[in-house]
Amino acid sequence: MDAHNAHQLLVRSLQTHSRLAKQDVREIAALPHEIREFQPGEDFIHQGEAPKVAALVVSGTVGRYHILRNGRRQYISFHIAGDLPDVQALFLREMDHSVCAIGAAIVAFVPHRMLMRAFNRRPSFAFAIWRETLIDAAIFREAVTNNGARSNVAGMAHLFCELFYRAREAGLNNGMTWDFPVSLTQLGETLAIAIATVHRTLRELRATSTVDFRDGKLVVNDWTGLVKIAEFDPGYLHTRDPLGISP
Amino acid sequence: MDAHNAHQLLVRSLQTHSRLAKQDVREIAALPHEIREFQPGEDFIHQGEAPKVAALVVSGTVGRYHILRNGRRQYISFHIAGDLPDVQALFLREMDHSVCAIGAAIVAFVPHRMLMRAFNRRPSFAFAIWRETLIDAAIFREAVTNNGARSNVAGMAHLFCELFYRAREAGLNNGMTWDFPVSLTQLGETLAIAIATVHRTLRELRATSTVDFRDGKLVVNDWTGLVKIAEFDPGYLHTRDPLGISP
DNA sequence: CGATGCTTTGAGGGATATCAAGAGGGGTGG
DNA sequence: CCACCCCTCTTGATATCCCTCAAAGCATCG
Repeated sequence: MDAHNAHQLLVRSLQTHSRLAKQDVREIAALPHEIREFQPGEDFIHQGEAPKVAALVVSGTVGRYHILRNGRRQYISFHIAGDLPDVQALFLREMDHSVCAIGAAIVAFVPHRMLMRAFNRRPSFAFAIWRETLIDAAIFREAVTNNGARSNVAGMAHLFCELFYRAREAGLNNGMTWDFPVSLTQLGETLAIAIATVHRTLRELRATSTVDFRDGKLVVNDWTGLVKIAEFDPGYLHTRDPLGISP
Repeated sequence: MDAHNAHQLLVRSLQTHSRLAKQDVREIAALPHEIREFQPGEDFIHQGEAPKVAALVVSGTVGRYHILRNGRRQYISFHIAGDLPDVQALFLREMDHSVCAIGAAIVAFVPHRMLMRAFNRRPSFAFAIWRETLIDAAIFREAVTNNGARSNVAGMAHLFCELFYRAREAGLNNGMTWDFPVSLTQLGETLAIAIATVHRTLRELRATSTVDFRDGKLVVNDWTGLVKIAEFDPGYLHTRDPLGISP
């Protein structure tokens, strides 16, 4: 993925929720960056670090997670092409979590300094990135509720809904299929359930004929049905155009 | 609480994590606002609304929460004097959650339009508010991990640590006591456990002699011990000065 | 002083964590 | 090319935690 595409990716991603003026787009096109590739499971930002560059996912899926002292891991969110999984470090020096590649991933790194300069020249660009971080926060809020107040089946369905919806928004789906190369262990560390329960919940979901997840592929057979099981309402993702896949 | 104090409150709160220039402070002092008072349990922002003003907690405690269709409630976070519990609505029109008073609360409302104007005049003020929203997001992330990866005892201890630490930062504590007028039901809806379990967990925590919560009062007897039980590390709150209560 | 709402406590049953073991698949090295 | 190994998925059995239900205690307030 060349430089040109990384810029386009960010523009397109921000435009799902914000209006960008031509000057904003020009400002983005001028951002220097370095592209790097990561293996499945590889960390590229570590809890405790104070990065001087911001990551832009170019391809693949990455995950934010916490590690507790007992080694227990909790995934907080997943991010796909166009997302900025650590951009909050612009204003919060020290990372409170790590970010790793889920499958193989390509990531572009943009110096904080250059972003701040662009913000000063184009406040509307800053506002777009701000909005991006606010949508992140809404996703975290939903994760709290998802793990706390929903049943296992509804929670897993909701996770699938959210990710499928966001992937579709970003144009990353292959029809009703989306590559999500996560292991059952990782799914458990996301939904806060044991791996055996992950498998049983997955089986239960399959039995509804709405969705199937296996071999790192998510297949949605009945979007409306899945949304109903999950009580999924994409409002919290704050996209300007729901792309017509809402029920 | 008069207008003067509401401005001071915001300045002081932002200064726990950001540097404000004199012009920023002047800009804040010029913000018009309306003060209102709320009864325990009363909502003042509703899921689905698109507010045109931002709330600043002046006194008391307020809570953000989601409601599911089955009526189940999940509290996401609590906010104290100086906090801005719905400022994200500046950029995300529609609220994805509600905000209610926990005990009695006094709240100041500042028109979005005035905040945006101040942002355009003083980008550094905008950055301070942005940082505030990013700390919010860090609190949400921690809540995901708290409810997912920690035991009930550790999770409750962590919630108490976070709130006590933030209250102390804001100068709201009375020695080692802090008013937290939450019911056991609400605690359960925060930690995602049943009320009977809340009570038993509370009893278990009491038995450690580190902390006591009853009658809406949180009393910390052994901060270091409590921090150890919770594995609490205040780094994610990103305050410039830890106020010397870290272990 | 009865009513109401929150807290406290007990009993029982169900969901899920934990433990254990086998199956399948891909990669590696002989 | 095959055998072996490792990792993940799959499944079953058991133990335990916690949710649910029920009821009593306690304070506040009309």
